[in-house]
Amino acid sequence: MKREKPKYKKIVDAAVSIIAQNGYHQAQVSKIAKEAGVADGTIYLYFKNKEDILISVFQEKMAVFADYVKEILEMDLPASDKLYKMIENHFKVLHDDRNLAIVTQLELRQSSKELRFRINEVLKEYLTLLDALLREGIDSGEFPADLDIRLARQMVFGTIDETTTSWVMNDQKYDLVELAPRVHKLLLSGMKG
Amino acid sequence: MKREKPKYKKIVDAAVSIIAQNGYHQAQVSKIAKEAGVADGTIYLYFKNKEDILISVFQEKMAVFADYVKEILEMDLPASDKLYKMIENHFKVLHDDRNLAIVTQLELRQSSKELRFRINEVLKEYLTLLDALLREGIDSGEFPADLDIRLARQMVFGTIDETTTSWVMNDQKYDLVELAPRVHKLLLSGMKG
Amino acid sequence: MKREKPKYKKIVDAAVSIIAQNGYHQAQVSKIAKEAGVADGTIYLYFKNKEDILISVFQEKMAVFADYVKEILEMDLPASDKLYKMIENHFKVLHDDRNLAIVTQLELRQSSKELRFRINEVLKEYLTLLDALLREGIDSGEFPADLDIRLARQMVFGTIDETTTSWVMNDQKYDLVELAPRVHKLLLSGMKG
Amino acid sequence: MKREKPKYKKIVDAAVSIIAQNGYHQAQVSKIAKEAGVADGTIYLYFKNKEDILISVFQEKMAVFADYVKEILEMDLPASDKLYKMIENHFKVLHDDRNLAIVTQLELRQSSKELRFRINEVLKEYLTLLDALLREGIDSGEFPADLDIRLARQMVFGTIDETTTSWVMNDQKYDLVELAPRVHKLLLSGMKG
DNA sequence: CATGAATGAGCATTCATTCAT
DNA sequence: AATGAATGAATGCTCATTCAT
Repeated sequence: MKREKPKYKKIVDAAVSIIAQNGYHQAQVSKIAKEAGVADGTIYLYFKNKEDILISVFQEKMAVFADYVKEILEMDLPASDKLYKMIENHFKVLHDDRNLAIVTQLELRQSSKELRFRINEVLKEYLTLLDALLREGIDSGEFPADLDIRLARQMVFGTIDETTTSWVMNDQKYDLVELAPRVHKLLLSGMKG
Repeated sequence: MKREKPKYKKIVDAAVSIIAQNGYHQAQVSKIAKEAGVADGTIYLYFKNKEDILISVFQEKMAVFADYVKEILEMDLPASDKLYKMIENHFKVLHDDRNLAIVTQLELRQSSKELRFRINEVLKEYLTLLDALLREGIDSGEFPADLDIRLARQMVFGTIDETTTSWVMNDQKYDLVELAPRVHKLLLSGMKG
Repeated sequence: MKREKPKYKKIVDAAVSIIAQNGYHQAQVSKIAKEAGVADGTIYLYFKNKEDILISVFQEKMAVFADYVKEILEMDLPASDKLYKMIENHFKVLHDDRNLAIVTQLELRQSSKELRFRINEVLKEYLTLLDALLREGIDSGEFPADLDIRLARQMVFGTIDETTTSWVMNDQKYDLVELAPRVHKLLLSGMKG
Repeated sequence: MKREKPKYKKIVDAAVSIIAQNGYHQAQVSKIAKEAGVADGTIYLYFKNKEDILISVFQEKMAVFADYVKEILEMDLPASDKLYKMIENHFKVLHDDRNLAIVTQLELRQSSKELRFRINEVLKEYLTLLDALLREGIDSGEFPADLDIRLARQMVFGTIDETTTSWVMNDQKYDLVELAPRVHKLLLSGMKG
């Protein structure tokens, strides 16, 4: 499995670092290679092309979110509390890795339409888990039976995303995690109709 | 006033059309000029550079949203109804101009960070109007007095934006405007807490 | 005679001024037109093209040098004294019109090969007068009978030109005219063999 | 040391050839690359930009002049003979490489003011060596003790330069080297006062 | 596995000149 | 005579990818 090889990980981390520092359009393959301590050509032993590096960045990092949501789902808690934990975790991960926040909220969005479709596929797993959480709430009677899951998911994700982007654009100068309770309350009210 | 000259408008419209058809990175100035029926050099009599065209696209089109929200604000209606009209209008404008929807939701987001900061400034007017609407609802007692306006605005805009992007990414194959009542209900519940 | 019309002169003077201030490559026709207070198109009523303006600049200004040398030649003086007057005048004209010095010594030399050939033709009149002066000196016995006039002329003009260019390149910070006696002495010795 | 790599030399030689054939303004980077037998991009592995190629042309070729003058200075000869050898060498190098003569006397002079300042810095070494030669002549009593070295140097270089430019402009149709004795005699007389 | 020198396609912008008014 | 809006040709440089070693 190539993604377990040390150079694979080195290159992905170098990409996050270089993109966060220099911006998407200034993140040349040669810069990433240098940061990773490998030759330019070596990149192509691990990745098909530059786009493939960026998709991998997203996959690797999104996995962290998804894995935690999976854990949350298996806990013995009301759906509402699970939603809270999910929001808090989302904010916490990005708050703790500010380079990653810059990359996911700002830089990666200026990639090509094609890349963004690929990124969306990666996002889908996360969104599917969110759907599962919402369904759980409906089944348990916490959320209304007629809740439109797709719309609710778009509200939850849209709000989280907009909140995070806003925080990044304001130079991350306030505490994102502190917003979790209020965001949770807002979304919960939305859901409960 | 150069933005009233017919060529100015022609070029802006050509830009929307070319970007929607070819994507942001394939929207060369020469293509836009050809579509607008002017010489390449003529573009530079009306715009400082390529980025300036794109900012103008956004400004011109966003003005349509903002102007309508201004109208709405002056109507004699409960804040909740005004919010509904705003959502419906937002969906309607993008539903009726699908090229514009592609450009604002997908293509313009892959522009440089600098351009996106400029675009955000244009967005601010829209968001400020939204803030005014929310405040109105608080003052009238429709929305809770302790509503965090910034968060609420991020929820409203984030939900609308995510819903629209999702619709565009699904090839605009369902009716976006029909979603308005449900989105409105969701958001209203969120607000009311 | 078009060159007597006021706009003709205005444009030539504007060209000297704009080239001296902005440099040859930054002296666009539109800038010259603006400085001259006419429309861009008007330039083309008086000049065939941009190159024609520059040639005219040279012609108009070189005429001043040539006219004075003609006067000198008609004076009743030894050739050696005439040479002195010529050098002094050359230095004086450029010392008094520093913009002109910048234009002739630096800026106009970065014009195309073709333009420089045309400029050289204008120079030829000046050089022919210099030849006449040298011949006078030979005929009068002041200069050796076997003086190679072409070489001598190249020495005289080359020295004057190099001295002036050197002065311009040193930001005209010393007095060029004061060099005349020493330059004259040097050249005279050279001639006398 | 990149300037010893074969491609570096190939590109410099190609530049001289292309500029001589096509003129400065028609010497596109792609033409130079083709003549050198490398890809356009390869140029930029060896040179910072186009201007850097031109400066390098001058540096490489001027080094030949300077190196020979250094050799001359170390010979056991009167200053007058050294001056003769210097003039003869200058003429000989340009006589034998006519493309180089065209490039240095005509084409490179139409480069930007900035480039010409850079070129002048390269020239300075040559002129400094010439100053050393003149000083030697003064010390040995061959030249007058009150010789103004700066002026004398401007006379020597101005004359050589004007003679060469004149020869190039006349399509190099006579023998430049044959002029050496006469130019030497003229300059020597000038110096001796 | 790893290297890194070499490749070459692709594009925004300027500005001399024209010509309808 | 004078205007100035419109034209459109022309080019230096970057950087993702390859491949001989």
